[in-house]
Amino acid sequence: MLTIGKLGASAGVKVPTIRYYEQIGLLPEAERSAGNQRLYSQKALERLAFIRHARDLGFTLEAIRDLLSLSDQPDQPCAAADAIVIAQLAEVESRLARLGALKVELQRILTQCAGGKIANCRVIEALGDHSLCATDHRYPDLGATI
Amino acid sequence: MLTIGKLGASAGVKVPTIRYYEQIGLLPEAERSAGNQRLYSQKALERLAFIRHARDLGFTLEAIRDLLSLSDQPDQPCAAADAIVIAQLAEVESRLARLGALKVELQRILTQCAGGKIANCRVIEALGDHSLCATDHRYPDLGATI
DNA sequence: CCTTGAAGCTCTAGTTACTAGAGACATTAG
DNA sequence: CTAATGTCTCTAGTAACTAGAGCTTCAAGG
Repeated sequence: MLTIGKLGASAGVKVPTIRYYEQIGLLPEAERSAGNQRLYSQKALERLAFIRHARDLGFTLEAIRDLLSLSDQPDQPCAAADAIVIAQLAEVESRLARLGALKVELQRILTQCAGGKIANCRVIEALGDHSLCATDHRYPDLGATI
Repeated sequence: MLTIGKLGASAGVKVPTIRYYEQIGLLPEAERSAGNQRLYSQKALERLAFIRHARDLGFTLEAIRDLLSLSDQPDQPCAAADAIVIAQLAEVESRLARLGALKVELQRILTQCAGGKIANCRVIEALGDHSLCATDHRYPDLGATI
């Protein structure tokens, strides 16, 4: 049995984060020692490692919740799990495209600057006037991760 | 003079967002009509368009606050403005690199799945075990935009 | 056995950049 | 004049944690 500190170190997750995951029901309530401290099994470590890895891959906690509940039902077809991963891949690809456009635009803005005073700074001007943009990088705002 | 609705429509910013910007001091307090409604000048529209554009480019409100205060001091050298844009470009590039790695990893996970049952699903397994990863995509967590 | 320092506990509140909703007042079109 | 739309203030909620206060428990050294 692991204390919360050991568990966190093993999985690469901070201690308050583990308590947070328990609070929102992503991890089951931990067993407690005589002195009321949380104790974790190897299975709990696997579950936490799964969460950590999925977070690293940019999945939301909500998606992870779904993946975890799927993994608890081994006889279900895995199309549902696939779908979640496919959606995440689409999200990542769309974010890549947007960021690529932003990069180009920021580079373009920077080349405008000859290093003078703010008064004739092309950087500020370029930021102010969208019509100076080479590309259209206006997108509906998506709440974003990574 | 524009009402808040017209201003929002012109700049592509929602009405509550404008009030929020005023509340946090990013926009100055607006003039009011006899009936206490906010009224905006053309200058206010320009300032809001600047904010909107910079947000589109992924700048934080804090960075935008700095850019705005710089643009109010026309005789300062524009190196400070450049630095903010350069930092943002670096941020975008780092995020691009990470997302690229994530994309590869997600694709790899998906190719593992033969479409069976969860019990022998490689997708769930690949998510659970980081050591199955081709690349190391563990990065310190950065609060992220776009 | 006792002490001390690290690790654990609960609870509240803060972060970013908004968004949603309630209930009241203002303005405008027909 | 009325009805519909717009605007007002205020509070609270979102995601995914993080920080801090004030307390208790544990493990190791003397």
